[in-house]
Amino acid sequence: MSDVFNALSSQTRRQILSLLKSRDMTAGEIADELSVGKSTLSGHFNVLKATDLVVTERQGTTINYSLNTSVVEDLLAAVVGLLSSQEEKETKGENDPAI
Amino acid sequence: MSDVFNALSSQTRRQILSLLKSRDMTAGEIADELSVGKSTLSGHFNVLKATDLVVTERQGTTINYSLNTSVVEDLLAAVVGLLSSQEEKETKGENDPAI
DNA sequence: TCATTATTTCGGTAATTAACGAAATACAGA
DNA sequence: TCTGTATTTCGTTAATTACCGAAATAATGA
Repeated sequence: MSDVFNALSSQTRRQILSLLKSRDMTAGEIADELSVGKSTLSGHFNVLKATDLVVTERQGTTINYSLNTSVVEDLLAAVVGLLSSQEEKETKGENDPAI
Repeated sequence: MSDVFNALSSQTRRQILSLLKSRDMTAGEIADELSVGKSTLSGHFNVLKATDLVVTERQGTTINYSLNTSVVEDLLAAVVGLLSSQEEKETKGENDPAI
């Protein structure tokens, strides 16, 4: 999970994931959208693949990248974890401030 | 939001937040829990403060750190955003796989 | 096999970051 | 004002990272 936060700490990598939200794309298509060299992007792809945030599938000469939503769901649980165990702290009555 | 992911990309900073989940702590108390120099921790505190992930309040010679849950909630929304806009993608019937 | 297209690896540079200890600052109390 | 405690700032070093272009690899089709 440590690595997932690290992967998301890069603006460029978040842009890649954002592109993949709407549809699967090849490395080249992603490169056309972002103003970053292809070799640099390849490095970002490696980081995203290492965390399983993206999954690849080769189709002939191109490689298709797609978002792996299950890892994002795990991330979601980790962020929720940052909020849990709050019950033991004093609650000054600020719960549900307005409906 | 970019900065929040960056703040969370550090293991040490996540440890700090984890400690603050259960109760507010002073810089010194946090330093006692983690095996990192106080000056190093001070740098981490600056990062966490810059993103509003923690809030400080001086009490005499000590400074109390507390978790700012509202920023975590914003983060939660951002992670959910990584999942949204998925509706337009083909769904191969894998929704609600069980139940 | 050769040429073409797509992608990655390699080598190098500049910027950022975490870490440390020492010195500086902030506050409380004698 | 002086002392002690708490925390931050400063100066430095080592490690990591993003970036680029050139070269290498992979796959296709002629």
